[in-house]
Amino acid sequence: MAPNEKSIDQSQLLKGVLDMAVLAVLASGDGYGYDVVRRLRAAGLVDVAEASVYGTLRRLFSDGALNSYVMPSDEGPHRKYYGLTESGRAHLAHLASTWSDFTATIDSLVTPNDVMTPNDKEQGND
Amino acid sequence: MAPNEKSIDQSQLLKGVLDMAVLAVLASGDGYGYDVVRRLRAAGLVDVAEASVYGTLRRLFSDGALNSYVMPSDEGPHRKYYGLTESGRAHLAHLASTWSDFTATIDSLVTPNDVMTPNDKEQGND
DNA sequence: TGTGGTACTGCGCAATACATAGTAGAGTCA
DNA sequence: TGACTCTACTATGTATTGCGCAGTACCACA
Repeated sequence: MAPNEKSIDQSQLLKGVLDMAVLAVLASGDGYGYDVVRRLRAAGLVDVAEASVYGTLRRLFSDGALNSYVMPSDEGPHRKYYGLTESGRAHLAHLASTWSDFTATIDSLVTPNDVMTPNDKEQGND
Repeated sequence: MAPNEKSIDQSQLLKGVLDMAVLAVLASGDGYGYDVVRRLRAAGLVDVAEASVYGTLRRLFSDGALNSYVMPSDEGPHRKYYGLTESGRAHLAHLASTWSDFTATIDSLVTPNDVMTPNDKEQGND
């Protein structure tokens, strides 16, 4: 088993969460694709792929969650900045709420420390 | 927004997590497909589809994470019980660890630096 | 005989993260 | 000048996987 197996799993875990992660990053300041990638990696999503982020940005933009404007750069090609719209902010709040509920549910499933009835095991289900 | 929008999002969030959820359910006792579905729903995954669970069980089985045995039932057709193998238990531990890291990362992204800073702002990061 | 609940299987679709390759601007260096 | 690197973005195709839907089969009950 390779030590980077965790990274592989992360690809699947990211499904449905990248949107939220990108919105969260942009909530703390407008950014362009390349920059968002670096911010996500700095935050711990070290294996996130550029194609995934650019794809997500385009999807969110055409969804109305983001607006965008182009700025020239003297370090390279122009930069297409993205920022949250009102709808995007609402979307982020919605996703965060869903995420919170979801993780609570999963955690309660995975955590062996039972939520209750510490003593007796349920008698045989037929 | 329809009240079941959250359920729709959950389909994507489940990616990569259903394996863990199913293993977690079986860690607390062998079970057959139909039963696992009900246990997952009872735990809060109310919209999980049968096809997803059966597919996951088959995948985990051919992966060596589960063993299986058939038991007759007088309530209907036979039941194909599944139980964790050693490998399955290790897999569950691995997934749980990955999940824990992942949620910590995402939470730190979504939760602004300080849980709440009503109006004293920290200096803007670039 | 028909209806409904239980229990499982198979096919095909949809969403999405990613690999890969390509375009293009700007700087460095031989 | 040409090759190379870094930055910045785009397009295409693929793999994974959850799910919808249809089908099979067993049993109970009216």
